[in-house]
Amino acid sequence: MQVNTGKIVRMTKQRQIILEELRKVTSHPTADDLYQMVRDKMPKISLGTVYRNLEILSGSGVIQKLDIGGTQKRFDGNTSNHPHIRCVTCGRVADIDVHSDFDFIGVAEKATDFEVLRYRLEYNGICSECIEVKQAQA
Amino acid sequence: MQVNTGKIVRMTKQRQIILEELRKVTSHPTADDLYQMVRDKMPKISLGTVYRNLEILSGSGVIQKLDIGGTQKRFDGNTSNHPHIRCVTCGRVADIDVHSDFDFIGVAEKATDFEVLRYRLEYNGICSECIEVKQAQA
DNA sequence: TTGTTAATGGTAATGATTATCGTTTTTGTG
DNA sequence: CACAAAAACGATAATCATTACCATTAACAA
Repeated sequence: MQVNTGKIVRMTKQRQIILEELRKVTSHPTADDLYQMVRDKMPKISLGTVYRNLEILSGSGVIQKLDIGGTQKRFDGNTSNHPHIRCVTCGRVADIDVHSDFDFIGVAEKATDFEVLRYRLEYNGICSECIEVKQAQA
Repeated sequence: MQVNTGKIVRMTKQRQIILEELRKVTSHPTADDLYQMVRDKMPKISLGTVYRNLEILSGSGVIQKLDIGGTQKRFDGNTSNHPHIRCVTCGRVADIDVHSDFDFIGVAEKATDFEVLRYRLEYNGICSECIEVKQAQA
């Protein structure tokens, strides 16, 4: 874990391409997914550079780091707070268009002595591809 | 990751004590926390045994494995689906008594081609202890 | 152009978790 | 109760995601 201590942030080619590639997709890639994607454009980039930049970009709010189960973190170029659904079989993560006018933060403020910062709504399920595979096996 | 393949489950002393200790607390301990707790009663237990049993117990629905951010998984003797709040400063996890009559599963079913299995509502915030520390520093 | 220093690539280290394996326990059955 | 089958154990090695280190490169303000 590292924190932005206020030093100047430079826009490097590596950072630019990582951000570009992440913004191209809606697949919520892992650091390693992004590494593979970026290597097509920049074969000598290091995996450490990908991790370092994802950390800086998410730390400064330009992208979002998702912590939605599984062993790897995932990244989202969409910085809005929106729910996801994760396939318990293959790990695929998709956006899911669920919204409620329920005041999640307000209600939580009243229910705890924590200072409430944010909330996350996350689903688990089985994606259509994995349902098909399951049916083919049966 | 391992899956219960239907072999007979035995109740060992180790498994019993791990379950007992977990049920005693509401602190959502990590595997290592539990290891420390159980060692007071059973000094020779192995960390691997703790992990193995937490996997078996959560796999069979006796306890709950929580995946709510941070580097370590946490465990909960309360198997109901209830929201948590996690301190972004110290990592402490507490239950938070937020409930809504919103039909999370039903609405999600309509919004995706996934088979929806479950949902989780998770909060982040700063716990009262960490707020105090912060104020003492200011 | 140049000096400062953030960032890089390559690689080693860390930390959580899982796997392996020889030995010990549990437990159903005679 | 004795006993065999196999589940589970303790010890330890291996794995995997992520982070740290460090000598070199490259942004970029003056």
